[in-house]
Amino acid sequence: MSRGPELIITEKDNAARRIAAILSGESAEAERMNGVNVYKWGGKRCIGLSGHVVGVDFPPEYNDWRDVEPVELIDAPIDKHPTQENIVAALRRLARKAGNVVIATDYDREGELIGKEAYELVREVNEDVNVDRVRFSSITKREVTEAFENRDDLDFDLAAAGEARQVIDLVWGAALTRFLSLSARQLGNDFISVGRVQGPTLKLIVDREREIDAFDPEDYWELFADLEKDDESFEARFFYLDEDDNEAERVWDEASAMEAFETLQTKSTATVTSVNRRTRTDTPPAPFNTTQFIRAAGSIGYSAQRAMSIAEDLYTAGYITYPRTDNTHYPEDLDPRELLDSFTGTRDFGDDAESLLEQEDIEPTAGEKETTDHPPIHPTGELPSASDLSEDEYEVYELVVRRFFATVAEAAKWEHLRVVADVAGLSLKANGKRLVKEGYHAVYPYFSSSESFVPDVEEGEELAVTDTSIEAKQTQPPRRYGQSRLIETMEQMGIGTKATRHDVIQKLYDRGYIESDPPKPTRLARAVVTAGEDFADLIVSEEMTAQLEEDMLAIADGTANYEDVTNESREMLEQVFEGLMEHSDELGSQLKKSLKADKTLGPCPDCGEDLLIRKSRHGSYFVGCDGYPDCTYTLPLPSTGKPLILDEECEEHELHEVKMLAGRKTFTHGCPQCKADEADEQEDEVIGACPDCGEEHGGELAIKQLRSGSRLVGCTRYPDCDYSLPLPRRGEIEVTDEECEEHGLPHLVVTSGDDDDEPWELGCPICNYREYQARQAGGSELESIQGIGEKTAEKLKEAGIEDVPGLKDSDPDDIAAKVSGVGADTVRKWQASAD
DNA sequence: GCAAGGTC
Repeated sequence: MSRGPELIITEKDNAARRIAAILSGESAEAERMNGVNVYKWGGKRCIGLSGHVVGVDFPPEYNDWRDVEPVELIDAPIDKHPTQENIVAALRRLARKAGNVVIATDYDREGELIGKEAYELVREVNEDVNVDRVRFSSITKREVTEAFENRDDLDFDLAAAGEARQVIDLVWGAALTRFLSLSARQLGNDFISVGRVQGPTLKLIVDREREIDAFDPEDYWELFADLEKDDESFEARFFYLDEDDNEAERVWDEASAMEAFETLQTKSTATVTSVNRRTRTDTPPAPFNTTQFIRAAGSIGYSAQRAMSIAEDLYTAGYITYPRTDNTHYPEDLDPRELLDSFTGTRDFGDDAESLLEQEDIEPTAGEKETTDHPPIHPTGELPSASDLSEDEYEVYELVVRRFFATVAEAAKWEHLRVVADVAGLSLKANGKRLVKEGYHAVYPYFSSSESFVPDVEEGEELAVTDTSIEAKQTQPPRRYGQSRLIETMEQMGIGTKATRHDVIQKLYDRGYIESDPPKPTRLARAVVTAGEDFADLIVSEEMTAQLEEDMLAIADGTANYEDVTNESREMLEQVFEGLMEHSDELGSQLKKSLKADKTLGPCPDCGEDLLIRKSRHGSYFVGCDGYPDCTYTLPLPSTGKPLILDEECEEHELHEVKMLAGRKTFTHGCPQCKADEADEQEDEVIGACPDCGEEHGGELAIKQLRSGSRLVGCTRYPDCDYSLPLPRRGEIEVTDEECEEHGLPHLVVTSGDDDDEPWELGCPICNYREYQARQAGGSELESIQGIGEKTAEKLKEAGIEDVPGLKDSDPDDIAAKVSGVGADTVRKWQASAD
């Protein structure tokens, strides 16, 4: 009897393609089955999943949030169902005929679970087929071949550990999210979420904000002196020994600071009392894991989300390795010389690669963590040409290349020179540093290598004191977490994963818990964290993950089982709910109060109630009174962007200022009342005849200031004639004597009020608007959306999407089908951020 | 419509 083909199942298409190429000796051919790639050669088939293709959820009868008490979710049944129908269908078709199955998903816990999900789908249609498991940590010929020669079995205990995590996350997350949302009557889009990872992440941000709020600044003074030797001047700083004999520079008492300063001022020389020289080795950085990559990209201006999205594109295009990894050890069979060699002769990297190849020994650095999932992020050696990548993509690609260079470069050496001098019993110190061996800095310019100069001096030498100064300072509150610091801290706390941490931060933005960058928590966030601390401490604590990790280890090594762990977790949640239900009302009113505080601008001038930011039926924002319908006072807001209430308050109206968040077009609107008043006071300035209705009805064009803060050239017969041309929001608009020959309108000039800025010769407003529209039609408007670079905009244009309205009106699936490498979800994200 | 984890 002839056996069917062998079926190899990987976690993603990319891995399937590469494994098929290796095992087939490049002879595998791709076929489409249900829209899914199947690689085929000899008696083999290889298919890539898309991570989890089945999901866990409650049965449909639990869907209605109002019908089901949240507490009921704790013991509700949980189903598994296919979430990627086409892939599951293709897998079933292939499995039916398979003579042997090999699970080749990623070599980590989640990979084992994804493998088990595939195994179960296979078993549904093929009861008897043999199923093997292979494990490898990088898709190289040697590792893959070896893995297929040493086949193993699926580790069902490890997969069960992952299943326990799924269930516990779902039950806690769903039950608590529904409870909080219901208690504050926040259903629909604005529900109030909590979860094992977002909870502690949010608490981290809120705790820091609490520290900032509680911070009480202290005054202190610092003293400096300029010392000089042979016309070479350098700065030295006053210090003293505190009660613990530690060096201190801050003087906490004004009188002693002034006394020391006066002493310094009276003296013209300082005596060198000690000179210390030492050399320090500055070792090159470790290979990139996801967190360190995000951090480095952050330091050159990319948000975590943007950095990962670009890395994903570079990976899909084949230029860099898989961007989601914890590993900081290069695989053994990565040959640094071979990889360096692929860069020789290139314009941007050739010289550096060649100089690195001249080293006798090349020993790459390694970080602390070594894992089995994927290699650290490094260039593949396949080189993009400049036109293949957008500017941003190239910048990130260069970062990855240079990081690889740095990890195979030599250490740098610094010479430190520390000089201590005495002035009338007062100590001054200066620290100089010189880069004596450039080492990896030569190929990796992202770390500072700036030097500070201190001349060669000797003990006992007299130096001239040429200047002295005193600075009054205050201690500063701790800084807010930036996105990459947040991700690093999450990693240290052990919450989230390399693939999800940046998404979690995005989720906190989406839920209205944080705003701005670095993220600042809203009142709602504080209320949610406080509610968690009071009634469900685990959900805002990193302990929950630590405990879960411990339980998962136990399940994986067979000392605990899935049933016991999930049951125990459910019992704990029951306890939590007892406290919650008892305090449901006060909890709800606290949350409602904070939700309102997040929207409050200040007192209504008509009735004294609160003015709130509201959303109209058409989806635009405006300022309305909480006393509505008794009070109908309103103020308009600009039509672009999402309003953010700033801490700054207008003194005249006691209203908070408003900023409009709109990506690169973000701007500060200020006090909406002031803006409206300005518009009311501003007379319209007539500049010519209206081209639409001038002849027929005598309409005229005028420069108008609207109450929403925007300005335009519009017809005086508005609303009977709605002809209008846009004007910039900022700057003084001057009407010149020069006239446009074509339209008969005067040229306009915009001055910023800042003398350093060149005035903007806007010219004839009609010509200006035409040019603006032409630029838009060039497709560049699309690039204003996050995630769309030059290259993507080009692809969209080819698919017939010319501008933002065109993008918004299109069907995401339709675009995804036409544009390679773009999924429907991505399109939806673009559409959302275009609003 | 809830979570967190894969991946696009």
